[in-house]
Amino acid sequence: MLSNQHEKKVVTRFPPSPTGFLHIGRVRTLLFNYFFTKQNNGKMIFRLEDTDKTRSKKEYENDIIENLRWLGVEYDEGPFRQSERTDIYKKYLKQLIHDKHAYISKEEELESETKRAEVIRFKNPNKKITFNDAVRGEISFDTSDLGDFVIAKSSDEPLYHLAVVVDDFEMGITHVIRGDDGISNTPRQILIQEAIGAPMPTYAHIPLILSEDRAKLSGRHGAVSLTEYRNAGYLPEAVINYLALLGWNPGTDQEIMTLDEIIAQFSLSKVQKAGAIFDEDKLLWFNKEHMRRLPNIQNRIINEIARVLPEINPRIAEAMSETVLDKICIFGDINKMNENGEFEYFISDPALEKNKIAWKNDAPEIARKNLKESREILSRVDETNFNASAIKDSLWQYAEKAGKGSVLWPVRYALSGKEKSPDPFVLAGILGKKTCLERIDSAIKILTH
RNA sequence: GGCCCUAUCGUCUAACGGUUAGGACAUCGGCUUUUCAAGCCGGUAAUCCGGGUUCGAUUCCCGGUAGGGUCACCA
Repeated sequence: MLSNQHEKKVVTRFPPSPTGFLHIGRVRTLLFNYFFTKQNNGKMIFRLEDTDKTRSKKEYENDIIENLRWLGVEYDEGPFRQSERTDIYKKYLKQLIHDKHAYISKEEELESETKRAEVIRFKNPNKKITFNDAVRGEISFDTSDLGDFVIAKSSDEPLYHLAVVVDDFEMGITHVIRGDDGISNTPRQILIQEAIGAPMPTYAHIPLILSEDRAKLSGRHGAVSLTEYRNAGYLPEAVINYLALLGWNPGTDQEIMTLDEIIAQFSLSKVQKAGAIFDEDKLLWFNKEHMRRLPNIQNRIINEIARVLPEINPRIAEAMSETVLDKICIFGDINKMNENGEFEYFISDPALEKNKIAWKNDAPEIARKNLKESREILSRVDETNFNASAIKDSLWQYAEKAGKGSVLWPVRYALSGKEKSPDPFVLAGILGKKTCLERIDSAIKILTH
């Protein structure tokens, strides 16, 4: 039996053009390339397609590189820049013209001023092209409706199709995994491959990511660049996991997966054929799940709290980290909670409104009595052991007897001054015995006057 | 419009001819330490339409419809 040694090593590519911030759709294509490459022990080549000199910007190039680093996706070679490879394209162009596969075309009618009077066109053999796509199966085209397309503006200004085919050939690319929108480019590229004597790589066209209205994902419907998600506080693990499952699935019910698990199970044949709508709610859910699995999650929450709320007591920040984790999906939510005033009662004593202290239809007298009794019970809890479960143990029996709402609501409100907050036990545990008793005293005092 | 591609709950998807069409997100309801949140339990919800093939089609074939992509001297 033939061993794998006889098979060609898998070589893939990540070829963004630095003409904009790294788009979430491109990220998914990158990821699929990465999964496939790693699974096959292949190598991935990073190539910047910057032949369009006017639209390519260094800023975008840096954005792409930073995002790659943030995702933790490593490439094996590159970055190569097409703008630095014109000599190579020139050589092929010359050969193509020599072989009569291309010719210098005198353009008769110039539709615009920017158009050249002379360009290099590919001599289309007008034939039927068929290729076997790894996700879609057989696809065929008749190239005669493509005409003699332009492959270079001049001998040292190659255009996309030429540069791609030459690079893929020179770099030994075995698998071209790209977006769906590349399908109609494929026949042109195969024609050029045949003309320069390059082998045809395996193609895999993956479906596009769509926005809610089913159009190609664009900036009109919220964030589309990876940088925006990164800045919002999403985790790379979550972005990778969500994007992996958007258009692919392992065929099991498992959804939360690590990168290694995805790589182990990935398969092009299980890639979906139809486009998929990007659902931010589900991404949020993935982020929440991955966040909870982070080994150092508590420290990261504490750091984020301290960043958003520099004046907070470090002891409180630590104590509240657990309840904060319960309420957030992304780190950015901590900032939102703060802006919504959800941390006010951890910073300073709340201003209480007298008519909100008593539970529902309870008379103020009942609230006052219950607060006094609760205070008495809490004062007996050991200060060094003043945590949620100990507090609950001490207060619970009384609360059941006197009415849970009647006891617990006034205590919770006295501690937070808010209609909504974590439960009184958790709150008391975070605030500590001293603050807790003081705040109950103030509530009692307000009810007394 | 030409060419190409696609079609299962609102969304992401499973079911490689025989299932009460499964899971997840969202949504709704319930439960728990009667506010939130989280958690747990449960509900609603889908095979685009029409023809074939077959004992039997979500699944295979054809047609329609709808959606998307692409038709640059952009990539």
